[in-house]
Amino acid sequence: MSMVMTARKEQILTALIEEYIRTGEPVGSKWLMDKMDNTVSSATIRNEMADLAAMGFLDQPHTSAGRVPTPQAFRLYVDKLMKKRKLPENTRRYIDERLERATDPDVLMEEASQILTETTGCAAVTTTPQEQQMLVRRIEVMVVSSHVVAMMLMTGSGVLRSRVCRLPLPVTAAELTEAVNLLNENFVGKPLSTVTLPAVQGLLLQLGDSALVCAPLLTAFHELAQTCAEAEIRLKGQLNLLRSPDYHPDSARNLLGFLNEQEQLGRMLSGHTGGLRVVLGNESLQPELQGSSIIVTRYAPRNIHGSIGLIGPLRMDYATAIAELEYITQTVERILGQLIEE
Amino acid sequence: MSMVMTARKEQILTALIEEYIRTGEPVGSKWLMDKMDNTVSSATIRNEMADLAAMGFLDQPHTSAGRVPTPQAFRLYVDKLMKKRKLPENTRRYIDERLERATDPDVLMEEASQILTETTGCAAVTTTPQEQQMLVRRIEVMVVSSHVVAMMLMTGSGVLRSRVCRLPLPVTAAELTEAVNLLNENFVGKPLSTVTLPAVQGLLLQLGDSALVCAPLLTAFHELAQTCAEAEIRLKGQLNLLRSPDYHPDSARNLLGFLNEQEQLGRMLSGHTGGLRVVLGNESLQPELQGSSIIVTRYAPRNIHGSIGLIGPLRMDYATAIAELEYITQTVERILGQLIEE
DNA sequence: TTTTAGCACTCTCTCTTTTGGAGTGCTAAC
DNA sequence: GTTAGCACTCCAAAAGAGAGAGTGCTAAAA
Repeated sequence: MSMVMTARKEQILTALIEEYIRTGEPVGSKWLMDKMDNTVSSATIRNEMADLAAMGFLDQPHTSAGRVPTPQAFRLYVDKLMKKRKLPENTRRYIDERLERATDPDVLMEEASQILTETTGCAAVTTTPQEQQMLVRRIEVMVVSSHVVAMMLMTGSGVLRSRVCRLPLPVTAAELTEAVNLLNENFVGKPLSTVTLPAVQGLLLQLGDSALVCAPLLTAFHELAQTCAEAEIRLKGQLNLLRSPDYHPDSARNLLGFLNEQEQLGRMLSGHTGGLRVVLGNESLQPELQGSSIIVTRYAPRNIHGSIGLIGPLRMDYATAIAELEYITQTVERILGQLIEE
Repeated sequence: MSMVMTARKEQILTALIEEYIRTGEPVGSKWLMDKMDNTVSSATIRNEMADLAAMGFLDQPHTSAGRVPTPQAFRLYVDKLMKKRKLPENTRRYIDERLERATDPDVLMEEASQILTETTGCAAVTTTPQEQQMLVRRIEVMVVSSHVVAMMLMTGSGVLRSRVCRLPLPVTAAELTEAVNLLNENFVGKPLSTVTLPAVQGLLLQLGDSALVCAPLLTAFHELAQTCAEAEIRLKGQLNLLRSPDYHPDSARNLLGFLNEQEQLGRMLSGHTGGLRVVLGNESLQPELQGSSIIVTRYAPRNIHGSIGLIGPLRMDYATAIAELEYITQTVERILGQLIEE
């Protein structure tokens, strides 16, 4: 018995993992023998499998069943064994076409996650683009009625958020434009982080008579700035996870429950520096993620950035999923670059 | 054997249905005897149950099991047997407080469905308010960059939608205001239905030199009007359906798949005139809805309207769900009235 | 005429037992 | 180092055995 990895061991392990990914069933020595065109006997393969098991890459559900890859094996597969796939040309074109239709960052990300869920059979998460220094680009209001106004805020990266604000007293158009001009003068071009509650309330003094009327407007502006500063996290394709036979109904429910908690998801996506990262279930601290794995990439054209992630069962088709995710990330990056440049 | 409904039969049927709703298990004659304080023997109850079965209200999974209510029994229960419950005072206050925080129709409906999912354990759907004659209240644009503008449209009922629009050529502020003024002059106060593509493109001629630059702006406006005209349908609490033991994992998946198709949901909610309607699974034509039932109400303060619906297993706690839904509908109606009046 | 007690009967659910098969581990020969 | 052969292990599906819950029916009681 040798505990050293050889080319043949890798070959066997790769074939085993890929078959396991395909069927979800333990793989036996006889099947592997066929797969390798009978160049070696099943007994030899059994010996190799015994080695691989001793090395921690294989597990067996019970004494007389085939072997199943361990998380460690998946790790090796993702890092080394798997041969990267390239998306076929027509798939790439299809993705390009769908994404190029997007007119603003929000719908771009929406569409990106939609495509991912459709093609990979996983759930997808995306965050809307964030800037390191998120700047206020423009503030606008719109009168709804004497007591109600709508306020809109656009950031440097083109994210637009709106909010309706109820006023206790009727407001005149003049008062409103005065307040809005004041906000624009003070905050346009400044980072969102400067829109603190004290900073906003400090402006009340400069409003003179209309201060009383416009006070709610200012706090509404502050709240609006907050929602702009937070990345919006969008989860799609939850149904895909239910479709997978790998999840026990209960654990699927737990997983979905976990994914629906925004903060949790946010924490999961954040904190990675770039490139593609694959986190296998066992490597995560979250008990809900044990049976799953997560692939995250970061898109970052210029000074803005965000994340795209895929969540699926441990036994997912990594080669395809990664190819898909990488191409989409790259395309999102390109289009986002165009969107903010123009 | 008499096939006529008597007070005692109703009493037995009611008790049986409520117990079945509570436990999901077939109910036997002995349990019912206890429930009726032993005023009659189990044999008598068996006789009555045999009658009720002959009348089509009861079913038995197999010869020697207790009885289970048929869909027809649920129908009778909802229409006649069930005694309407009133929400306790503190629950009402809780709902009031949460809904009164809403500042615009969108978040109001969002919050309403959230509350419903939390308290009833069902999934909830809501549509954003629609008007019979949805009017354009105001159009506004915001410059993002030389090639990109954001356009916003507010309707009479305070629904605000925005869209980013990419222009092929750089646009000047003057051209932009001209185009927006033109749109405002022509459409403010008019029904959204008048914003047809020909009507919008007809304005191009009046734009003179800037027609070429602003053309995309006009079609964007048309598309924006479309999205305003369509009710936005929001589904919440899908996880609740998974939690219910009544659904076979597969059928739950089918149901969720169905509910996630916007158009389907829309059709399901629309087409009722008012008041509260309960559609039991078997009464629906959709195969996916067989095991479920749906409770829909309509809110309609003044000339706007929309729907709120609950979706749960056939075996749901109708008394509570209906009380909850009615109170929320009524509260939404009240607050929505305030929102558009002020 | 309605209600009740009594009892045989039916069907499911659970627990065991059986059996077939797939796959391994080991040994000895190549 | 590789292979054939074979005993062994363990699961999974099928088959069987009780136990229990609940009914339907009949005949007596109210």
